[in-house]
Amino acid sequence: MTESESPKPYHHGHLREQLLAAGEQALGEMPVEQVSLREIARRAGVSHAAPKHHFPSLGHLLGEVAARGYTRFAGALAAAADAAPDQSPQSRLLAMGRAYLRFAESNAAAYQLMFGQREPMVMTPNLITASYAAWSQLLEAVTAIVGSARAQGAALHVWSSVHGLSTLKLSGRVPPEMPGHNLEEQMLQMMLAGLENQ
Amino acid sequence: MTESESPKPYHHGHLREQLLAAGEQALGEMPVEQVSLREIARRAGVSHAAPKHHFPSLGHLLGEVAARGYTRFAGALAAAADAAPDQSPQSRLLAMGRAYLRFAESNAAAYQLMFGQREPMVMTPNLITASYAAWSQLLEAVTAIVGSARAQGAALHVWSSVHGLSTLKLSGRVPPEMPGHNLEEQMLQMMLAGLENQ
DNA sequence: AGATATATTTTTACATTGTCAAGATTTAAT
DNA sequence: ATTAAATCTTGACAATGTAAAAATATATCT
Repeated sequence: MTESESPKPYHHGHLREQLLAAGEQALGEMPVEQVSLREIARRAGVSHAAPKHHFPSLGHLLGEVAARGYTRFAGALAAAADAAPDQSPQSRLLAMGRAYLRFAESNAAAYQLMFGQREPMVMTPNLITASYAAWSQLLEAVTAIVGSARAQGAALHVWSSVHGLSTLKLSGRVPPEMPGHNLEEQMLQMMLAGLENQ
Repeated sequence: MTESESPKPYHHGHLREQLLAAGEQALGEMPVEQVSLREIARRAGVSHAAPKHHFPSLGHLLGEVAARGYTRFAGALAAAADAAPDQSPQSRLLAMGRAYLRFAESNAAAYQLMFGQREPMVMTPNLITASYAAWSQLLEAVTAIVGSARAQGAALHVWSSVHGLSTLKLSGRVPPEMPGHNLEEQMLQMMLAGLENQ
């Protein structure tokens, strides 16, 4: 029972890690509903049943991939806020909003996995904590503007706005006659105005 | 039990209509991703390949079902606006917002089909016109508040808010410690405030 | 060390799914 | 009535996720 030296890799190496990487890679190259268990196994160079020992089901694998997505996501939001030109709470929140929209656009499949209803996805513990961390970040930024009493409702308002716009765009429901960038900025301003004038 | 029959033109009757009805029925009883072509055929009492002659693919069938969803949806919004206590533009818009949230909640699977990324869904002509009709309705309500110049951006703001909240709730991402009804009302108020103070 | 146990991967297999190609059968046309 | 067309069923195929059994590599123990 003496656990002596560092754990040596098994047959294939650290397959669990590679499966997660393959999942993220697949999300970058194909729509979310095409990211199947067998596709991920294929990319990792193993048989279609190999993941079974590391993830009890596809849903668990996707859950872990989504958790990683949330971590990247939270990092992007934090970086944007810290890089905001004027470091006022309003400026920081707007920066986060822009980063949010940019993330959803540049990581469409991952975003759809994280927020959509890809339906064999399991709410893994890692996923719960990672998504809660992202939410906390937004909550903090909003608290700096409206105070802690109204923070929850206000944060939900902010989140709904940017999430709603993101999903509408991703599903192609936004009439294309509206130029994208200007429109987003306009929406963020309304969102902020709603926060402050209520 | 098969005696007096009305004009039954074909083998089974008007199968196309029954398939659409079966699709809507299925959406009321199971999650959207379980609504398969074979499930719909089963409910209509025909073989799994029978739909082929009426719909070239599952995507087309789902598209038509979604179109019907949009028609019901637009009807609910219109009824709510016309039944608003105070018939001011603001009151009408708030009523529509509440109806929107209620529809998404009471018709979860249909809503997810209409707005989500159920991915073999085809943008059928009927679907395009029906969804555009719903959008026009919202646009009209918003125009009455902000004028036609800013209407498009404002309508997108409104839509994003209610759509974002709906999808967040449907995907179980709204922290449950917030009581639902009060929260929704709070969000609608912020949404309206953002419209007017910008 | 050699023997045995455990962990990992592959191979098969099965029930689903959507779509296609032939048949079969009912309705319409001539 | 015969023929043509439209409609439905049957059977097949390639995918999918999952499960069990077989194979293989690694770890543990004496």
